[in-house]
Amino acid sequence: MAISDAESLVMEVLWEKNPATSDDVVAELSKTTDWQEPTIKTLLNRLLKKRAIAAVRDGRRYLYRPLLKREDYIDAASTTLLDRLFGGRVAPLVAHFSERRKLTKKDIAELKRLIGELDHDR
Amino acid sequence: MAISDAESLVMEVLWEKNPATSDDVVAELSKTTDWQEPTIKTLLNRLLKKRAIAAVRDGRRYLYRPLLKREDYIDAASTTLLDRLFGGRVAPLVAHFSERRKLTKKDIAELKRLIGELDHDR
DNA sequence: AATTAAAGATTACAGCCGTAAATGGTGCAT
DNA sequence: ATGCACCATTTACGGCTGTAATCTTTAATT
Repeated sequence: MAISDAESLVMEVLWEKNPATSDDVVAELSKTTDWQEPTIKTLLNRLLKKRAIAAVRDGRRYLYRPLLKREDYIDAASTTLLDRLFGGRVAPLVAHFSERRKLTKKDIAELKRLIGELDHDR
Repeated sequence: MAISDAESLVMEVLWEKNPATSDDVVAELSKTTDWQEPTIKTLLNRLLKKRAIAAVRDGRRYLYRPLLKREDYIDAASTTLLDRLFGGRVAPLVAHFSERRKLTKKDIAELKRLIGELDHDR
């Protein structure tokens, strides 16, 4: 089952702080959203149901941990996007951003380094 | 308003064949989906409501055309993804795919060429 | 002119999503 | 042991999505 946008913000918190109580998550998300506490509880429960996170009781509260790894999540999400929009390959996406002048100097330097390394690896 | 996944498949058809009748769209999507005709009509109507496409009467039928440009659509979609998952920059995404060994030889060659060109441009 | 066929428009409906209120259970303080 | 806080669980609800059936309009055919 897919992680929704709102749910993914909760995942981000848990990827940062693992484990976390619901209060931790609420505190963190209050910085960036206007969500009420019950909203965040709902999202935690939906993530539990989807088995994206786990909870173990700790006294009267729960400690939540991510089960889904961030790496796997971003891999799935970006692969889906590439498949749908760029024939499943990375280069056309980079070309698109290049045409749109959306490559920063930093990007270009980093890409150059990456490509260089790849040549060594074989 | 956002274009949904199913709607985006209809857009793809119209980006290919512009203008197209609903029959054209149905014929094309029948190759790749199991959607019934009414389903596709619904999607066309939702896209009209969202002003992503336009329709002009042609006798007893309509000719549909995209209003939203594919370039703009993929730009919005991929920018959203990059913002959410890679700090808004391209290089980290490429790095991710590189680590996951998901760069094809073709990708690497193309990236190399792209980077080279960028160096010339300035 | 009346009927039929074809296309479009309207209605449907369950599931997910964003957002949250209301209710229920349990450990802590008295 | 009892009530109180606190945290979790359940319920809610409107909107969007995927999927489609049904109704309506209109052009073509007899």
